[in-house]
Amino acid sequence: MVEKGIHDTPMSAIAKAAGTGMGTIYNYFPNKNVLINEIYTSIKKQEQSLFVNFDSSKPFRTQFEDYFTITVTFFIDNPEYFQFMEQLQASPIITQESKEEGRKSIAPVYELLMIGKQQRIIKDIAIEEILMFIGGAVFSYLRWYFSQTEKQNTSLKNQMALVWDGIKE
Amino acid sequence: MVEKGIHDTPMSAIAKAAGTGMGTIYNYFPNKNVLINEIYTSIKKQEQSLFVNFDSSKPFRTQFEDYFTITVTFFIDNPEYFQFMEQLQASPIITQESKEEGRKSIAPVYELLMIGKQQRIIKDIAIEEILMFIGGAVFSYLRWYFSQTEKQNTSLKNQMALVWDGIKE
Amino acid sequence: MVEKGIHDTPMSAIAKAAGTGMGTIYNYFPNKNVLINEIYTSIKKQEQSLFVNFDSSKPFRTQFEDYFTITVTFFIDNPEYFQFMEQLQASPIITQESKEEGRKSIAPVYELLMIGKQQRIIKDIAIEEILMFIGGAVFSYLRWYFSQTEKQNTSLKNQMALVWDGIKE
Amino acid sequence: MVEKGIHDTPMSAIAKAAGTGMGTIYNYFPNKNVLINEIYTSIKKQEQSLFVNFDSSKPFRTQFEDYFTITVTFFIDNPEYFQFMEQLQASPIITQESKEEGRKSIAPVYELLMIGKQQRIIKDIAIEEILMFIGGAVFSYLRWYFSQTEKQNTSLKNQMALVWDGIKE
DNA sequence: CATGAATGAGAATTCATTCAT
DNA sequence: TATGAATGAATTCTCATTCAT
Repeated sequence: MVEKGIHDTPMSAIAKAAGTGMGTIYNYFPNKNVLINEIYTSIKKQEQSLFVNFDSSKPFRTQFEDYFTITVTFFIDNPEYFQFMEQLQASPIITQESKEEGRKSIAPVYELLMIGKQQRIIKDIAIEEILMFIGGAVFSYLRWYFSQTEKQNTSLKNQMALVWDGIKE
Repeated sequence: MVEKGIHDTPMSAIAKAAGTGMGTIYNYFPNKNVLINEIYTSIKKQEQSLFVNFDSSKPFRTQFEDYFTITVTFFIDNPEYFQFMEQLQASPIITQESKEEGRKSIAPVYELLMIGKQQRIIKDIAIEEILMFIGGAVFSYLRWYFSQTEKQNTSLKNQMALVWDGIKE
Repeated sequence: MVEKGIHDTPMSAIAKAAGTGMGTIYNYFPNKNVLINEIYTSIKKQEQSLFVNFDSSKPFRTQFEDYFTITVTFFIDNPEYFQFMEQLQASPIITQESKEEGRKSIAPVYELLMIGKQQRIIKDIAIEEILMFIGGAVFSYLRWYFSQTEKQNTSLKNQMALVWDGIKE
Repeated sequence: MVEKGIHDTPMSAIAKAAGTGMGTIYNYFPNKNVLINEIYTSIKKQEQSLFVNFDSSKPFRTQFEDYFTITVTFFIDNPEYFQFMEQLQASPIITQESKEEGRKSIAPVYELLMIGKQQRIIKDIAIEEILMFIGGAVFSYLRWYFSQTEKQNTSLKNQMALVWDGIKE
């Protein structure tokens, strides 16, 4: 689905890939756009679930790095999710509602950054802006990672350094 | 074209928006995908043209900030270009060739970063990786900028600080 | 379909005539040209099926006349087949493969003529040439037959005499 | 034009092949169908012109063979005319008027056959029918001739024998 | 519930024809 | 008069969606 682009993947192909019939999909999703939005929020929820038992007793930087690493690893382990997100992040197909919903996945990071700001560990910049920055860095890194023919994720440390040095006070 | 997504904008609508007939478009572009790729490379070329008479005598950091500012400004001035790029950057429609072509637009930045690395002004990380990081930051910022209802680009300085602190040695 | 010419009959009209939706046709034939080729070979196969239980114990001339009569009758009974074949016989739409396939329909006649030649009943001329001659005569006759306002197929005997006297030793 | 089929040859290609502009064609022919009909009648007229100074003092059979040979030779020398005629003979594009017009080209043959019938040299069959038969034989032969990879028109004699033996009393 | 063949609205594309130059 | 770029009606083809099984 994701290799040829969501738009160039007919429902028949999606059904086939899902090992089911087309009609079955329509028993669960009223139309293709809803399906896509559901996949979107589903991925976001999976992302979110990674942070549920997050240890807030750890040092701030460790928590930050954990978050970063976990997120990157999640998409490296699920490359098709990455491709999906890349294609749809900016797509008008994704409704405002889904985006809203998706934003929840980063609620823990939001919390974390709030604390970081309060404790003057990180810069005093609008959290939304920092979130965008971090999110952008995650995806930049993944983009770079997947563009490599010989995957070498040793550089994850580099990337985290880039981001950390950027946001830290 | 860009509001509803390239895919959901029929050629007839594109023609209309261009103030021409559908057939006329096909006199210049063999098909829709080629047209999209041409728009892509055309935007990239415009981006590139902004750096032609770049003053390499200025301090490194100034050059970096100039680059950053110019790019951001370019897309703020051409919001439809931003939307187009956002949607297509990761799309399978854009051919490897177009991407290759587009990469040329960042050649000057590549040069700049090379020097920065040699002079140990910036971190010793693969330039490709730094480029992705910077590119990601530019787009994160723009994403944030356009998501604001009341545009306030004072924060550009913040963003540049984020990126600079990230990459500097 | 056949009255206005295959080219001037849109798929929508074909679908309508077939009592089905356009999309359905595309579920069975990838495109219009393939559809046309399939109709072509299908007619050829029907033609072929007329000779399956051909009685080779009958005199040569009888067999020849049977073949001629059966073929002519087949097209008189299916005038739209005749029109179709007339239009497409020489069309570049019909692939070499379809022609090859279609040639099978005359295999029995080929056999018959071989024997006729061996037994010196018919002229010693390349069989391919004789086949063309006979085929041409069949279609000439049909052309003439359908051009008549008052159909009188008594003249079939005339036509067979023309051809027979032509090919006989 | 004739290789890909008249229908699949756009006016632009015709103009190019004619070494002129598209507009120019429309200065002489109101539309494509008229153009095709004009080409049709033009070929027919050229065919006709071959028989203008036909020597009616020669023996009947000689005249017949001359006619046959001249016609075949005409199309062998102008293979694109043959292809054109093959494709259009049965096409609904050719108007009744053009066909009427074209029939004039065979007027001399009609005359000849009349005489042949009167003198009981050829069979007492409707001349229209004999004409179709001869015409069919001419085209069958040409079809066969052009299908050969190594052209050998020695067999023209064979073909004429086929036809002559067919029609002679 | 599951299925996938049938469907037709809608999209991409073609090309005969026009008309400004 | 010659031209060919511009045009949009018409055509091919796709695919989301439905619904009979």
